[in-house]
This record gives sequence, structure tokens and C-alpha cells, in this order.
Amino acid sequence: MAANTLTPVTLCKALADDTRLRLAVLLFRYGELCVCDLVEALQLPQPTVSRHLARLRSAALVTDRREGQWVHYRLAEKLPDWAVAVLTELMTPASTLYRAELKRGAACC
Amino acid sequence: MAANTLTPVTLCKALADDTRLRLAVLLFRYGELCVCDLVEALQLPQPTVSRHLARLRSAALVTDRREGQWVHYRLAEKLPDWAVAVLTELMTPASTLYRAELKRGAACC
DNA sequence: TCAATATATTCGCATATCCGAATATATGTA
DNA sequence: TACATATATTCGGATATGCGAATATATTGA
Repeated sequence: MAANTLTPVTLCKALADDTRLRLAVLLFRYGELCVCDLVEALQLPQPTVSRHLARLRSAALVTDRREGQWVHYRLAEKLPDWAVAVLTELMTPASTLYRAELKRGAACC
Repeated sequence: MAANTLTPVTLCKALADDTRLRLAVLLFRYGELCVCDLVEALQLPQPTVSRHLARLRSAALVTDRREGQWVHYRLAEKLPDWAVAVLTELMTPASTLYRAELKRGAACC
């Protein structure tokens, strides 16, 4: 998957899936999270989460950072202002819909 | 295509295509437009435009109104606030990208 | 080096999406 | 009624997407 420039359509495609939007909600709210946190929060198979994270990464929406055996994901720092604004506007309705919460106590890393 | 409730993912899917985003930009900017205006503005085959308008309609993002032989489309009036906000934030980058303009003089209706 | 843990990738399949081409439907007018 | 214009739908094929299952890779620690 080639790294894309973030355009409005690229962003919409990236968020046009429940799993990826839930991931975006979690990263937006919690900042940086490792894959195991996200797997735990979404209650989905790890390969599924990894594949969707790869999509978000190839859309230039998130970046990853390896730290030992863990890989931490976060929203890209260089996101254009409009992208941050769109994400911000999506957060409230998406959060209401998904009620995604991290079980911080059960964190694996 | 069954009429959907507008959710964040539904909205993103609806806008996750260049043609549909361009249609949304035009309707956002100009209010109400007939299909022939949109066909002229986008320089795309009429069936293509109609199909994408149908997608926007089934996403509950636009409504149509027949007036004689013309069908006028506009953004739905009952859009949730968050959807209007998302659209608003997408307008500037999308307009810059597409530079979609209506040739009002050549309007067909 | 071997085993355990965390993460990513590949494969095969079902379904969705997009498009061009052709056709169907609706309205207005002669 | 017949024809022209505006719009919608259908069809067939190419490509994209999402998923479960299996497997590969990377890191850590014994």
C-alpha cells in the first residue's frame, strides 16, 4: 500500500468503515495506544485490527512507533487543519454510537 | 437502495468518492441544482451523475424535488448538526482541489 | 538457541463498488 | 399520438474491500 497524500476523499475512505472509525475515535481520545490496547478495546481479532491500522497508516492518518515488542499508534502529527477539524466533528456522534472505552487496568503494555 | 439513517460511517461512505464529493461541494455552495446543471459542471455522463446522486439520496444526505421534467437536488434539510459541521470543514479543501464551478449562463433549466 | 509474546502479512473467498453501454421512465410539446 | 428532453435504472465486467484462517516476522527473556 503506497503512502497517500491526505485528501478529503482519502480521509473519507479511511473512515468509511466501523472498525477504522472506532480506531480513530480511540486514538483521538487517548493519544497513543499500542495494538494490544486497541484489540482489547474493540474486541476484534488482532489481524483484523492490524489490517485496519495499516489502512489508516497508508492513508497518512496515523503513524506508528515501535517500542520493544509493542507498536504504538497515534494520529499523525502533521495532519492538515481541515482533517483535524473533520475528525473533531466526527468524534461526538461516533463516540455516542460506539461508546468505545479502554479498560486501562487490563492494559498489556 | 434502502433509505439509511445518517451515521458517521454512512456519511463517510457517501463522501468517499470524488464524484460524490464534488456533487456535495456543488450542492453545498449553490443550494439547489438540477441534474443537468450537475452534469454540465462535472462534465460526466448523465447516468453516472444520476447513479451517484442516488447514492447520496440513499445515504439521506440529499433530497430531490421534481419540477416538470427537471429534478432538483439539495442537501437534506434535516441533516444533524455534526453532519453539517463535517461538510463545512470539507468544503474548503475539497473546493480547492476540484475548483468546481457552475457555468450559470449555460444552465439548461 | 529456544520459546513466548506482539504484530504484520498472505491467501481464498464473498461481497461491494464503479463504470460504460444500453435501455427504461417521465414530462412537455407539436 | 408521436417525438424530444430530462432523468433513472439495469446489465456485465473489472476492481476494491472485508473477513477468517493460517502463517510470517520481530523482540524479549530463559
